[in-house]
Amino acid sequence: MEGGAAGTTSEGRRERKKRETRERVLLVATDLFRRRGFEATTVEEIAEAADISRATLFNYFPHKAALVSELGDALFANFQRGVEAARALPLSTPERLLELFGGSARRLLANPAYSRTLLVETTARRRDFDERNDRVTRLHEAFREILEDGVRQGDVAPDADLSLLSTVIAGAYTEVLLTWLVEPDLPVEERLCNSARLLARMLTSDPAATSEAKRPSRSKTPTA
Amino acid sequence: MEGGAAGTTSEGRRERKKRETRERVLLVATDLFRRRGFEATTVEEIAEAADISRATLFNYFPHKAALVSELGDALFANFQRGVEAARALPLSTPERLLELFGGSARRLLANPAYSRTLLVETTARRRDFDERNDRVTRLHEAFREILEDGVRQGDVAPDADLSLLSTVIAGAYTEVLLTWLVEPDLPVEERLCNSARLLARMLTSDPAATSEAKRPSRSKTPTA
DNA sequence: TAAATATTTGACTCGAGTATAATTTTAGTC
DNA sequence: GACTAAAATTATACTCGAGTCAAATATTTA
Repeated sequence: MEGGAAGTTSEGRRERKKRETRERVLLVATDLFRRRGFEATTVEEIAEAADISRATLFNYFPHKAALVSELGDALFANFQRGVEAARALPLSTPERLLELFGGSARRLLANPAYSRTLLVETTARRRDFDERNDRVTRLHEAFREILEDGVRQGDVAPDADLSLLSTVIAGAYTEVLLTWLVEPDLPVEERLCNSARLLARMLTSDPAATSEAKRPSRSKTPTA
Repeated sequence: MEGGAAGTTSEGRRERKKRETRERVLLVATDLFRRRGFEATTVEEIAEAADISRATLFNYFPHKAALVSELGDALFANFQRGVEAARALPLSTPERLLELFGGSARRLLANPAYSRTLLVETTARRRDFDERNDRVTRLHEAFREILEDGVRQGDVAPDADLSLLSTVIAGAYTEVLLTWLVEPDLPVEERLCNSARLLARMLTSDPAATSEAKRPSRSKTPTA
């Protein structure tokens, strides 16, 4: 009991220590992963660096992968803040996409080596399949919110398949980042911005479908 | 030495046996992975089922992951055949994309459970990072060929950034498949086809850039 | 038959993750 | 402040699977 108004005060020594240990573990894990990579870092080393026993570490995190997954969550939370920021600005949807992609690129580039490690580990995950699914889903939802705003403000076609659109946008976003992993010298920011511009064209209803401008061959698609 | 005209004749008993063993291993591995999943299948079991010793298996494949990687290659080769087929048909580029995406979906759906396993294992790969990179790169190249055909036949803007375009297309393709992994009941074929239709809009040069139709707010993008 | 090459056995390392019992720390109570 | 019960930490020992290695054994080829 004891008052408990201030928020931090409501946290006993026990809770505080737990939180501190947890944070410390994540911190040293970050550092080790950054320097040696995920595979090359053993749980033993992390525990050692965090000054706790191996057993205790497994008390905090069910498995090694959970560490990097938590770090990935932070990365994603960052992205989500970017989404909220973009939504708050008085922009058109294409401009929002541009802002979001550009901002995301800038944030990743603030610490490229680390971002790359995290991206590798969070995208190339085998274990904890559900987690990856979660991330995929949440990424789509983030884009979807922007699209829904767009429908409301009239620059996204009201009859558009928002689910599909957000999938495609998320795919483009992810793939550009992936190519950055393959090719570190790639100008990510430029590419992300350009892809945002490309994607913007899918937001309005298809002009070809109404103007009937482009239907030259009309060959049936072979089913074999 | 020894002539070696017929192709199969040039293969001694030794080579033939090696090839057979290799194929047998891949075959039983396929089967086991399909039934139990990758993680749950041990190298021991695979060796057992292929009727060789564990050590011999490691003689053929440097590690367990190499097995699934080889299977993934087969999957990709399949996709590439689809690309070649689409290129050979007298179609517009949008139609080719549609054909390619649709065909790919149909092929995957011919054996959904297995396709899903393979997709999980080939996209969610941590080990053998280079391999994933390879696959990403080759996927882009495949789409790029179609795009280059498009430029030649005049339905893809000659000044388009083909590298970026193929990245975005590949991303969309991959992401739709990923969502299928998350949500098995998803109508993959329909979604792939629809995304192909969406993507087709990025192929021509941007009408907005010339017609200057949509530039309402022109607010500077904040750099923070 | 001899040299080359494949296969096998079996023992080994290494790291992840589990289980348990002993020990320490902490919160709350008198 | 001492006491106790709960919770956290620890040491320790275990399982399990991937991957390595070397020495022994087969099998081919020539």
